[in-house]
Amino acid sequence: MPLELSVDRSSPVPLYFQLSQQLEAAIEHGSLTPGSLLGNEIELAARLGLSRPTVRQAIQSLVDKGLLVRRRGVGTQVVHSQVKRPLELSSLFDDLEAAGQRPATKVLVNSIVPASAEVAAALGVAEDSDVHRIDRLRLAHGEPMAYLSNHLPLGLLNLDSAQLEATGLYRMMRTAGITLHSARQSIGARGATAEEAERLAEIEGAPLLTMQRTTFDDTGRAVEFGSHTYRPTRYSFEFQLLVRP
Amino acid sequence: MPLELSVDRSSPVPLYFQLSQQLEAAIEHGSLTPGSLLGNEIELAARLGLSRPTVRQAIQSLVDKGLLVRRRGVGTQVVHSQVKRPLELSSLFDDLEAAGQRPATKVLVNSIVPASAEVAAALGVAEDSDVHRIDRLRLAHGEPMAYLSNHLPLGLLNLDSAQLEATGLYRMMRTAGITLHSARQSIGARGATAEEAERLAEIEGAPLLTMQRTTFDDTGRAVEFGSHTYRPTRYSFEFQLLVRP
DNA sequence: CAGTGGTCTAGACCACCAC
DNA sequence: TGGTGGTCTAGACCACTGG
Repeated sequence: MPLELSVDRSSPVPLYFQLSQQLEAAIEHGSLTPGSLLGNEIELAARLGLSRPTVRQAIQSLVDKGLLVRRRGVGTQVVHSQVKRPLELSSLFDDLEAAGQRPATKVLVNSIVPASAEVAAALGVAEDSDVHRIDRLRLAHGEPMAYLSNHLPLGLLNLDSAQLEATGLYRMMRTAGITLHSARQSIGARGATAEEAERLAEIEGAPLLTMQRTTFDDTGRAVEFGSHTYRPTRYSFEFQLLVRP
Repeated sequence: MPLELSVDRSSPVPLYFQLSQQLEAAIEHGSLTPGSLLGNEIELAARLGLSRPTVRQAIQSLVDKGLLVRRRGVGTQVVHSQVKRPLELSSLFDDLEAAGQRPATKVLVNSIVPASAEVAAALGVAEDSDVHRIDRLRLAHGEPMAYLSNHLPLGLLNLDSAQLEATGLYRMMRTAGITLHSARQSIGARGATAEEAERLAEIEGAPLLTMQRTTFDDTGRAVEFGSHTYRPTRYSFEFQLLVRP
């Protein structure tokens, strides 16, 4: 049995997108088993009443996601291994929520401060000019998990503490109409200072996982600089990445 | 002055690829400055004697790389910020070489061992079945930087110690015709055990950066499982990531 | 050899944005 | 309202893979 596929031409959803969604659902659901051939593009196009380029566009989007592999002279196959998350720019909040960890946030600092040299360089503003500073403690199951320190340019966002505790910073930025484009990250480790240890209920010198991240919108503006520390017994960075062909 | 663009129809290189390379070079070189408009697709196609879909394909590949941004009703712009490396599946060897660090490698273990439960699960083989084990110490400027422990299925690769010291494992796999597809990574931190401390010239309990990675080829086979420790004063993970639109 | 994906064309209509 | 990218069509030829 080939597979149930159909498109709705009266829908405002692009045809290639309708098709790619159905294919992705079929893969997720198991109707399309790993390693199985997808059938050639011409026949697929004819069956759906679409042109070949449209079908190709649908297939290409899934190839880009790593779900399909194309081989010349062979066909298009469903990838065997379990591809799930191609490393998104996700907030820790979303990650925890998805893992069912019931995240809690305490906003410890929410004020306007002069930019340090490091912050100024990251955000592309003048040193000592005013920027927002947000420090948050993230807890899971009542235990401290991470200390998040963020700096943002002024006038970009309404930074309400209550809202920051109810949702993630990234979600707030997206809601405010900011189009996130890229981020530069650095992940490292170091021993906890006395201050860091106290915040995270660790002892001085305990290994901590650290991340620094500068996020840019699609105009190239830096919209956020974060300097975070994580308890490595409670958190690690897990992600999947695809090889660029 | 608009920009010098031309394609060679007698070349076996695809036209869209020729164009995207020229555009990328122009961005890199500074002929196309950040924020500048690219000119509309129709006119660009006419100027080059190409069809619009071909020009779109060239532009799209650079949008996927994060170098360009398209806006409906506005045009295609060069991204402001510095986008460089979209997180490749690069080997530590290549990273160091690119940074001019003259990496050196000592192969400490190169043998066949029975798979532990963890290794067996990662590689998808039976527990206690034979697998390759490669342990390497990576040095930069004569100082230990990382201890790399890898497990590979048998019969995949000819694992010559001399070659392993002269180049990276990933480069050897690519040379052997293995098409890398995706990898699952986990980055964390912990205190060094006595053994780890000795290997890396640290003291027991010193913070270490850790990474575990399973790499898959395009048929879904696991081709490598690595369990690595890094001295955080000498190495951190730096990368750029793009937001999927 | 037959079949597949890879590339390319010359049009077309629509949705969105700035003015 | 004019210009932009977003989508779509119905073909075509080529390069590579497998038997």
